[in-house]
Amino acid sequence: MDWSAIPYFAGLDVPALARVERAAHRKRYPAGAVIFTEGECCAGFYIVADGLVRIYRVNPEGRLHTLSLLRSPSTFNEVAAVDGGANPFDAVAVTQVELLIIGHEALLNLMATERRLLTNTVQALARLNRDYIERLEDMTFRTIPSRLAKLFLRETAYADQIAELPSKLTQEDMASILGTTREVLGRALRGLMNAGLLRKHGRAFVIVDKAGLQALAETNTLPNLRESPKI
Amino acid sequence: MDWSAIPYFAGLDVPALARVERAAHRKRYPAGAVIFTEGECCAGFYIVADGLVRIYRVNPEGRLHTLSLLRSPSTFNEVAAVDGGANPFDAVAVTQVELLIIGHEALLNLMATERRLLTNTVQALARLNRDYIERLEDMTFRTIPSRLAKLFLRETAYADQIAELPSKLTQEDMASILGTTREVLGRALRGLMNAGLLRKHGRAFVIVDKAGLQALAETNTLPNLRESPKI
DNA sequence: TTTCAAATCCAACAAAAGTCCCAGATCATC
DNA sequence: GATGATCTGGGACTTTTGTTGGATTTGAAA
Repeated sequence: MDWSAIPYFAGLDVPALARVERAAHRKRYPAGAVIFTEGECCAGFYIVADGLVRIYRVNPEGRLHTLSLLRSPSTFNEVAAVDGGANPFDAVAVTQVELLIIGHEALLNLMATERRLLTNTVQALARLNRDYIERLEDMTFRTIPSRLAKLFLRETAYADQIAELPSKLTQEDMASILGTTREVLGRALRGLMNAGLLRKHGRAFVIVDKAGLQALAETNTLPNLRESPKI
Repeated sequence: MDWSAIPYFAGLDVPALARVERAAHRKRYPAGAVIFTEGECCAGFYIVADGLVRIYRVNPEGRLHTLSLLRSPSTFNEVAAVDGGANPFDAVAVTQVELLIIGHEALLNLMATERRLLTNTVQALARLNRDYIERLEDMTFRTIPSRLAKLFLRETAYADQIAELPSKLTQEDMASILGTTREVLGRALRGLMNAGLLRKHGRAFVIVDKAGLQALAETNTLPNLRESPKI
């Protein structure tokens, strides 16, 4: 585990890191296992040591919204770990994963003695907040093709929260990241292909026209289709 | 100013509060004045001493999304104040307002000496985060009638962020809180009225069937309309 | 290679949300 | 109590998104 790669522990001295390490316990989950569920009480602070973790919410009708897909130097559930409240989302192991967990109380104790951990946490929470504001605005204002362009460009929130290149995701996964359904996402992909922004490479899509994607991500509308007849 | 009503300053001793007070400067804005704009550099930490402040985002087409409507014991722009980055949204004075402002550097200095301010900030940011996650899920999953029901019920995020009873808001305001347009919001209001969940009282709407609203907020679909013919 | 499950493609349709537009109502105020 | 400005009501229409269902492709395992 490279602790220095995790913003929360940056700048801690060796004895402090040792204390952190003692407070954390290691846990493995097989692929597909539930790590914790929304509403359950404060599962604690999680660090991804190995593997891929999906953070998501489910609506009453059963549709998924994937908030994050996280790999190794990432952390999750900081909010519940810090305030001791219910977990704000579900977490499952996508692949086999290895996690380090620091309980709510233990984390508060560490923060009580390590000022640096406290200031790091403030900065990290601020960052998280920015990401959520951005995702919120995407959902209120942007069409699905526009969100899809942002996902391919891996802009801020999507780069922070989605540790997987879109070309490696299934359409189902992309749909759940963008908060829509597989069919709609497929349409959007075909749209971007017809517009000459993406090209298919095997099953995956690759970027052809980055500037075009950028325009779509900003203006929310597709520029004229490639094969639109010139009169 | 009652500092103890503000979670950030809860539990600070008198000399510490005095230091906070010296770091803050007071500023008044007339109704309609711009307080700061999205993207500008770190306007600092704001405390509403008097009046009503609107926090919002604008999309390229000019539509508004009102994130918060804040009155006296509220604060805003904590994220930029803490990380020194660009303001994540716009802020305007709705009525005449009086604000207390603590700059980025000054806030960091205060947090460096006042551990309690630091721990309070962690808790407050966690709370904010929960609110944004909730709003995000509302936007991805809930229909507008369902969001409207939540607004009337003043559930969590809406109660925290919207310091105004829905019955006192214009339809334009409600629309911008829920991320839609006035016309669509009007339709939704009429829908809830026809379903017997709300009643009109002058220009405002009042709750008739709280349980019905609750059901709508949770299930995302209108229960059968009142006047649906019973066969 | 065969076989099966998962992933994808796509068309047709339904529903929700957004847009346009104009007629009335209501309110402050002169 | 006349007069704008703001707010509301609501119809008609478009666009976007969601849904359904079936046809195909693909990749990994048997």
